[in-house]
Amino acid sequence: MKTRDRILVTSLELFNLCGEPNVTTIDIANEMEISPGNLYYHFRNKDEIIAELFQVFEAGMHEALQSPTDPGLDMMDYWMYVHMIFEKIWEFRFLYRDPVTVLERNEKLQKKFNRILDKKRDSALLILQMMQEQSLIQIAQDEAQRLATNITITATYWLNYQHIRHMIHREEPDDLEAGVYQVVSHLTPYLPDEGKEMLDAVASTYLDASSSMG
Amino acid sequence: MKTRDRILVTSLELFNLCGEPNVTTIDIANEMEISPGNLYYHFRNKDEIIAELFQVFEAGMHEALQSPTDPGLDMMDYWMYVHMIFEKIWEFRFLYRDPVTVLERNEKLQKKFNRILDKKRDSALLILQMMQEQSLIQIAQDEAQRLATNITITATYWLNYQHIRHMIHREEPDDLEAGVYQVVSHLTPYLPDEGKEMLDAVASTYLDASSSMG
DNA sequence: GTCTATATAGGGATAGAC
DNA sequence: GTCTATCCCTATATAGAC
Repeated sequence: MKTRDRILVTSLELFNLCGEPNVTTIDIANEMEISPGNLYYHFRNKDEIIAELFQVFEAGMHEALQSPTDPGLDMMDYWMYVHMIFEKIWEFRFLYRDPVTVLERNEKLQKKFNRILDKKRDSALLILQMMQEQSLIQIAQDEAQRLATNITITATYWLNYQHIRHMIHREEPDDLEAGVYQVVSHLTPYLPDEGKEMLDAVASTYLDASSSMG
Repeated sequence: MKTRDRILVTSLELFNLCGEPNVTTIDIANEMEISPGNLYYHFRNKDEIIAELFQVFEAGMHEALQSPTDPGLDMMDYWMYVHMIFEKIWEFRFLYRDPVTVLERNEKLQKKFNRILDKKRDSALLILQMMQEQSLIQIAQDEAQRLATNITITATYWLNYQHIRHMIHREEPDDLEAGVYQVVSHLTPYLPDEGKEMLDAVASTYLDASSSMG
């Protein structure tokens, strides 16, 4: 593996573990056992490393957010869809740990991050409309707008919330399934009884599976 | 006004305006037109200023969170209740702009902040139960738990979300009413039709009022 | 490509005069 | 209580040898 790529991988690891503001270029170099000078040969500065990591994140996230257009989707499909998004967030969770701090130094990142938020919300709305058309749920248009926003907020801040909740015990939470459930649970009041049962079934399958996997 | 208090007031202003990590003790001293040495005569360090500000916030927040126990409450009362909480968050919004960064240096703040999150969630749950008892809404116990969590997340991160959404235009949002509406909107699917109409009425009153006030 | 050495700058914090 | 002067430390970034 090329040094340049190793810098990116190591930076991502340390950023996720310690938080981007707490990781210096020296920390990255030390961790890799190269000199700081070497690191600066490959990247002009720390922001360039972040920008490049963000580009990888952005591509992956846009792919994950591709709306499921297939009309024959069931609850499990939606669950997996949200799960893929959470996996991508988890992979680059330093972006969601101190979003404002990371974004405020770089206008381009702000725009890109906002485009992702837009797309998240659009996808949520589209899914609601699809479910509406399938008569799976019943919801007014303006209510759907606000629901989509609430879903976006939960999907965006769940890890941050969990992080704060577990700060005292210093354990990394890693319970993506709980987050997925939390997001999907926004739909429960709109589902008919058989829909709720399906959701419960999917949820218990995944919550059990993930807890037994450790 | 005593210098010590002026330091607190000025710090809060600058923290809210620029974000706590971007404000140095020198900035605070300059803004007040005193010397840094003078500042350090009154406070051992920056963290002590933050801790003291947090104490004020904590007291105010716990007061605002006192659950409305009166059984004869209507939609407007709940709206105002959420509004008071948002006002308090707005007053100390630097805590919600970079929560992880601000909290991670100080274990006591972590505990206090988590106690506030607990109380937020407890209050949401209590209100749901009260509405349930008044037959205003119909909701299962475990569903109420997840709903209370979602409400807590929206109430906690709304300003952060808005901040990121408006970063590019550099305007401070200041639309608390939209946040209140967003939080209360979690209830809509559970309300009967007349409840939804009441909510719409309250919402339009307040959204108009706040937009005409500027 | 990689290293060592170093320049630079900024923020946190203290000492001691007034 | 307040000021000036200053120290220390850390992080970013560069220069130049190998």
